[in-house]
Amino acid sequence: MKMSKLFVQTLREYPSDAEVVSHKLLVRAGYIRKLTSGVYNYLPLMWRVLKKIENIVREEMDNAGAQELLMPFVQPKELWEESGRWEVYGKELMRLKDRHDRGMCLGPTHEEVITSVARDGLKSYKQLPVNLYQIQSKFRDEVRPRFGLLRGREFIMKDAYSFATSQEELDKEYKNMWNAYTRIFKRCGLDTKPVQSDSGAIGGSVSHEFMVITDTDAGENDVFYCNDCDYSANSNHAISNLPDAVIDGKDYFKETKILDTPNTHSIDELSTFLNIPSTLILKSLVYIVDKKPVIALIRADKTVEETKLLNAVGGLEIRIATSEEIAELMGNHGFNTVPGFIGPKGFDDVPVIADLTVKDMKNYVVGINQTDKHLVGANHSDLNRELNYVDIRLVERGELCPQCGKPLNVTRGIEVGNIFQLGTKYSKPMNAVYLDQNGKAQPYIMGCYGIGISRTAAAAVEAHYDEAGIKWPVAIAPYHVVVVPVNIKDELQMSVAEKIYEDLRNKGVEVVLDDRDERAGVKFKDADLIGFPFRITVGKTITEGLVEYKIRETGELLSFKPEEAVEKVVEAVKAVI
RNA sequence: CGGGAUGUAGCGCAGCUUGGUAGCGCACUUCGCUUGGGACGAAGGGGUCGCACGUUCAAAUCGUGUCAUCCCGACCA
Repeated sequence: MKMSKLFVQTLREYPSDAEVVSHKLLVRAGYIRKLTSGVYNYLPLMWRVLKKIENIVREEMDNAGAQELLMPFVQPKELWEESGRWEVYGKELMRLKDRHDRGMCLGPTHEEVITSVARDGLKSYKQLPVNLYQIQSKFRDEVRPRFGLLRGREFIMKDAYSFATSQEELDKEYKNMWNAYTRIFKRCGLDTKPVQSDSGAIGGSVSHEFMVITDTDAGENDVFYCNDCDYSANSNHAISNLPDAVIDGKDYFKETKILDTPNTHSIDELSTFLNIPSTLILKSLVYIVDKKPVIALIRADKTVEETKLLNAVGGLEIRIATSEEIAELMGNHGFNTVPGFIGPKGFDDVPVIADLTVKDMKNYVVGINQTDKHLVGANHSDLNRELNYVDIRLVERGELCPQCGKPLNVTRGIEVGNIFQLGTKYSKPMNAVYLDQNGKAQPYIMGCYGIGISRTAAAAVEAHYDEAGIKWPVAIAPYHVVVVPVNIKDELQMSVAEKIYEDLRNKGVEVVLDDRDERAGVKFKDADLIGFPFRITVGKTITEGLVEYKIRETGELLSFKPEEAVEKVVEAVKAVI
């Protein structure tokens, strides 16, 4: 490709609306342009990168025995009603109506469609197990798209779905995909860490996310991990053991009684007022799960992890209650109190979930739904109800590894892939069955496996860049090498550059010849910004028969004869293919 | 959904307070000059100032509404 004809516009300045490195660089280097919020044009350079990643994914998926197909981007409402997700998926599902007023949606994921495909085509146990995948644009109407390609509304995803006749078969395929993913990200030049995670709206039980570890804001997930063993988990799923703490208030409270605690609206104010550690306070929080209130109890020095709470009550959508909703709940139960003094007593028709930290608390402090009062020296018997104990606690740095007991670390991660065991979550409600050896209908045991193709590209930039621009891993770079004649009017320089360009092309290397009538500085800046892994510069030293060979990743500069430089690039490219 | 901000040329911005018919840098076109880290000079092309309504002789500028974009918060009672 000749640089003079390459469709790319590099910018001198960063776009004003970009926050994270990958977004800034991809726009500035001419890879993407925003069309509307969370929706981007993939310009020719970007598209080459995406196709490279797609092809690595294809090769590894095919090698792992999966088969590629392509399902529609627009899906009918009826299928989503069958699975029950039309009602519960929320606003992220982009709903439409066609001219006949028929409900449709843009595919945010394809469990429903693939299940319908499978039940039409997979009738016998003899056909199973099977793994089907596609690579396609998805649309999720995100509350708040941001970070460029890292959290767009439209994005490219590889989604695979497996169908098995038993848990053992599913386990085997799960491991198979695990191994394929490990190879895929490695080939893309990315270090990833598989972490345990919650299975979220997709559903199912076992799941892992493949995270690119990054210390920046671009990592939207907190990952807890142990240096001493292999434990690692997303914060929405992590568990830990707690160091010892004061949880019996017998030294502070001689008797159980109601105490005036004026203006203690926060835990800090309350523990200061009573002069007790916050570990002796039982905190009561009101959440709204699927439009209904739920009360969560937790030791006050700890934080509720909403996803865990959501799973504990079997809901789909959770948020903290607003003060209006709390007032309404109080009014309905005959209380007139404000946040800060809420307690679990007196809400017999409201589900109450107690964190495991609550279980062993004794002689503690708890709200009793009277403003400016708390019950002190309280015990579970004073709450007048059976407590249902579930782990709903957010793990914090320094708590102890559940496997080996050493302190846990936390870091940020970008989720580039995930694997789920779905079981029969979709096959059962959608009546997707095969006949087993006995001629009996059985629902498929399903798994699903996703990779964010466009997010992987952005994550690669997050992991490989410097002040000058992108440093693409060779395997996913849009082109392998740029050949730069310093002065295109110098006939010797230009003829050697063209010869190198032709030689590289003939050897299957993807090469750009920077034939623009620009000064050297402009070409070098663009080469660094765009991120070609290698650069061959033909300048003055060509009179001595030498060209310059530069490695973008390391900044290493070498001097070679033209044919040696060609050989160097060919070797480097072969090493990754 | 709440809170904050911003919409002026492809990109980055000024002008708005104090209304008078739009400007700078980059990019783009042409010519000259230059050619190893985003040169220089000259001459050009490109904008219904997000949109609508209003105030006014006159609106990028003032008012109302609306749309869009970005940031923050989505939490501890």
